[in-house]
Amino acid sequence: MVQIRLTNTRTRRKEDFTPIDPRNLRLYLCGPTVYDRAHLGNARPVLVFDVLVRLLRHAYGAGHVTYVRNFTDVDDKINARAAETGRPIRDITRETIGWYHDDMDALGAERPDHEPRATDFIGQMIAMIEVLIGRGHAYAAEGHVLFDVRSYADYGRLSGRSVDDMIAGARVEVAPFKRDPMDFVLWKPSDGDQPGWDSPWGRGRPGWHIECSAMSEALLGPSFDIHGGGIDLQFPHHENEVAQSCCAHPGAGFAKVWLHNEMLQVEGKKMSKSLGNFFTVRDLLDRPAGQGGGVPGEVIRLVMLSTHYRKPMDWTEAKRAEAEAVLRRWRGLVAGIEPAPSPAPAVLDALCDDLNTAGAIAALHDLAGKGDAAGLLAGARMLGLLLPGMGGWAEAGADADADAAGLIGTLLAARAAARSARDFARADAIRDGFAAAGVAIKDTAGGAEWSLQPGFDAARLRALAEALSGSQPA
RNA sequence: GGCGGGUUGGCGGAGAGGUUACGCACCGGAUUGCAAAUCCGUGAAGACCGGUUCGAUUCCGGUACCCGCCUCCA
Repeated sequence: MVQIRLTNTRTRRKEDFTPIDPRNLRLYLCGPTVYDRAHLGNARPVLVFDVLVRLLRHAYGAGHVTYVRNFTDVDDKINARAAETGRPIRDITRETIGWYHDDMDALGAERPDHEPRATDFIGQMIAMIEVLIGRGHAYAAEGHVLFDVRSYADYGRLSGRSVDDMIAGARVEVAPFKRDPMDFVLWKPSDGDQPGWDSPWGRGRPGWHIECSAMSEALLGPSFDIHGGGIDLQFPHHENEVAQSCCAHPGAGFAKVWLHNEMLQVEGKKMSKSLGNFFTVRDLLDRPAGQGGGVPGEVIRLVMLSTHYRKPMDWTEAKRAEAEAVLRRWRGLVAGIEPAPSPAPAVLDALCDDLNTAGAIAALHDLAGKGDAAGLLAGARMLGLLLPGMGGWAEAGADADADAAGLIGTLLAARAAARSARDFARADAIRDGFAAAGVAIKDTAGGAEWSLQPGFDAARLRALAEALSGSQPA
């Protein structure tokens, strides 16, 4: 096993990764605010971390890694959703968490060891805010508690900004109770119909940033190994987490390594609702046949991992098609094969080099080309690909009901008969009919094999069978 | 305006200061009744301008274009 190297946002360098405690590696990933389905961009950090955790478990032992990913279940977006729909907040967040699990499971992402919900850690947040006030890093004003950025000399270091530059570029009006325009909210007052908790500053709710500081501390301690998230969270969210946690626990250091993934783009732009290029993981998984059909989670995963996490990546239909073809071929190669005892060094080397998943995939192609099915399988599983239970989509009769399967069998027999009778016009007509209906035929030494294509149309298959029975050969 | 990311062959996408990335597509060959699938093989790159170097796509400087972030907003 080679040295794992990771690009640390904190130092802007690729550096050797050394765990604080090799018997207990601790990771934290910022999870979703649960008011709606996860969009495709949300899946990127989840998959990056999933591969990272698989790699760390391989390197340090499955039992020696603790992976935490939170749910933000108190947020104004959730309140707004509740007001729009008239539904209780608890119902909305419970349902959304269920969706999130379903969707990430479908991508083959393992569940974290802990999935804390912010509302279960309000006490810890209040305690942390009290510590910050006690140390002179925060102040109460008009029912709010604000973090005093001027009290923390390193504020702006993670994101590479200076407080003065940020103020110079500020365009928005500043709340009058702030000492400094950059001060951010730790606690804010709630009115009657907003979710709120009693606190020394009155009934209120936490600011977004304090949630992650409190939950990571509660589950991982004041210092831990790796903290991740999308690059869009670097500022202000992660900068503020650093300020809160480092000021509450001077000397602890908080996260040793910060990992940030670049944005997922669609048509060259960051995915967003206002641009209309927004779609969810579920939209893709359940896409109707007319729009190209559902995209298997495994295919989404391969597309995501085919670009290095620190580069912007475009989701395109062409990539989907290529990934699907590759996985079909690989699935065929490894059918009935046991994985090699350990992933090939080329795969591990690539992953150890700052999680070079694209390089690891190239190594998998290499193994496939050499016919090393056991090696391919072991390597692919390191990336969370070709997992057992995720390949149903690629099996011959995956989406076919018994009727369709029977019909295809009958038609294939008819074609075989026509071929042996050297009636190639009839045999080719059947083949063309299969193609038109979305059934792919492979002639092998052991007979014809078939599989359904994304645009499969059972009605056209029935029409083919009827047309054929009306023209039985003499 | 500040900070950050990107620009590689037809498309996608990596590593490395000098030797084939890899995949898809294309083209040639094998195979096939003809195809598909499969196998073998060829070709194809490094935004622009300078600099360093025996040698740069890889290092340094600059330019262009694209993209992201920039006070909780009650």
